[in-house]
Amino acid sequence: MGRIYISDLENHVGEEVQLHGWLYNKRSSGKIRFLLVRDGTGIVQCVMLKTGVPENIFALYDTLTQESSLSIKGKVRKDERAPGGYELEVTDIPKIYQIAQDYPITPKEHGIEFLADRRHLWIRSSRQHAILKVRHRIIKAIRDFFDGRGFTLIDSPILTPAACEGTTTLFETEYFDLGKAYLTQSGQLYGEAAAMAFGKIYCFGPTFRAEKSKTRRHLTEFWMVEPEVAFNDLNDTMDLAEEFLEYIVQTVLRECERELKVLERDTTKLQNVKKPLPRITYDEAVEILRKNNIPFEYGNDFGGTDETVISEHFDRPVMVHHYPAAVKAFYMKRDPEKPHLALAVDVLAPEGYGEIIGGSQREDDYDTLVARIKEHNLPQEAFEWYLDLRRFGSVPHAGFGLGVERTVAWICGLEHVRETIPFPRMIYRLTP
RNA sequence: UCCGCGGUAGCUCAAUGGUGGAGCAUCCGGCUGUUAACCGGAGGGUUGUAGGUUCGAGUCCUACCCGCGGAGCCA
Repeated sequence: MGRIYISDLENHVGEEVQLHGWLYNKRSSGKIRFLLVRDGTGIVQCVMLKTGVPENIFALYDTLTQESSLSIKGKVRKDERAPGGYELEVTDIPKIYQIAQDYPITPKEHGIEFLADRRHLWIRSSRQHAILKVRHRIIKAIRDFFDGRGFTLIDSPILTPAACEGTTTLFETEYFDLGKAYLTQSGQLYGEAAAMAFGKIYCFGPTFRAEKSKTRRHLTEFWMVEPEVAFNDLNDTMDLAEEFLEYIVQTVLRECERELKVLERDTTKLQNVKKPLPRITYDEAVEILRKNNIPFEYGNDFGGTDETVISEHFDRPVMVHHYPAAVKAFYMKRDPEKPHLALAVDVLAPEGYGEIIGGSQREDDYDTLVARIKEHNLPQEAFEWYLDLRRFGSVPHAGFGLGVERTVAWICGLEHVRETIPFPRMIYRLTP
C-alpha cells in the first residue's frame, strides 16, 4: 500500500491506500462521520463508521479543524453518494501534522475584500483552485502551440530604458548611475529584433501598466504572450491568431472538463471557437454601433461597452482590423492605399470579455518609422537599436499580443480578471 | 483623476433619530449516508476615524481613511 493522490483514486478501487492532505470540511451524523480531504489534486470524502474504526481514531473527528493537515489511510470505494464518485472508507489516521487554528475562509459567503486580503489562503478553495488549473493549462497550450510550429521562445527584458507605448503608464525605478529604468509594457520591440534573428519567435512574460484603471478587465501586472513572425503581413497574423485561439479553447474544453464544471461554465459558446473567425473592418464595426444607436464618434477607439455590442453580433471571437492610425501605436504600418488606416487587428472575445488580442503589421521602412517617432514626440536616441532593424535587412513582419488573464477570465466565465492570476496586482492592492 | 455606492459580531447582512438583531462560524449537546448536512443551547459589539447637530446618533451634517462598481486608458 503506497501513498497516492486523490486524482488517482479511480485506479485503486478496492485497495487500501494512504493520502496526505488537508481537511476541507467535515460533516457528522452521529455514529457516521465524513471528512472531506483535499490534497491539491482533488477532494475526497472519507467515511468513518463508529463500528468500523478504533475508538481513538473515531474520536479524532472532534479535534480536527478546517485545514488541519494529516495522513489518512483507507479503502477506496466507488459510491454514487460521494462527491466525485469515489470515497475512502477510513481505517486509520496515522499522522496529524497540525491542528489548524480557526481558518478564516469558511464554506460560506464572503466579501471580495475579505477574500482578497487572504488570497494566500483563498487559492485553496475549490473554485479558485479550478481557475488556476485552467490558467496553467492555457499557458501550457500557448507554449505547445508555438513550440509545435517551430517558434523559438525569446525572453524579453522586464527592466527597460524607455516606453514602447504611452509614457504616462510606466512604473519607474532608479537604476544605479544610469538614471531611470521602467518596467516593461510589452516585449514586442525586442520580439521584432528576435524575429529578424530567428524568423518565428514568441515572448511570454509579465508586463506592467501603471494605468489608474479600476475595472473588471484591468490589472497593473499581467501576462502577455507575443508572437512575432518575419515576412508575415496583417492577414498572416490574423490567420495565426485564429488558429491560436481555436487551439487554446479546444484544448481547455478537452482537458479541463472537471474544472469548467466546478466553475459552472456554459461551454456551448466556447465550442464555436473554431476557424474561420469573422473578420470585419473598423468601419464595419462602427456601422454595427450605428445600427444599435450607440453614440460613437468616428475615429475614436472602442470603449468597453462598444466592444460588447460589437462582439454580441457574433457567436465566436471577432477580428476587427484597419483602425484609424491616430488611435494606434507608432510602430504600426499603415495601409499603403489608405494611409490614415493602420494595419492593425484587435480580437474581441464574446460575452463582453473585450479585447484579448491586439496585433499589427509593423512599420518596416526606416524613414517612415523615424517620422512616426517624431510625430509621437518620442526620444529617437532611445530607439536607435530598434531603427537598426530597418537599416540591416528590413522585411515585412507582423505579430500580436494576447492577454493571458482576460483569456482565462473569458474561458472560465469570470466576472473579474483578479481571480485569474495567483496574486493579483491592482491599483489599490499590492498585498499579499 | 472623475462619477456612483458602501464600512454594524470572526463572516454575510438587518435595525422609522428612542433598549443594536439574525443566519453561518466558535463552544456544549443530539443524530448510522452526510452533500455549503441538520436539530437544540451558550458565549460573542469602541457600529471605519475625528469632530459637530440633538434631551438622545448605527441612523442627520462636515472632514478624513479604507473598500467596491464604473468611466477614461488599455491586454
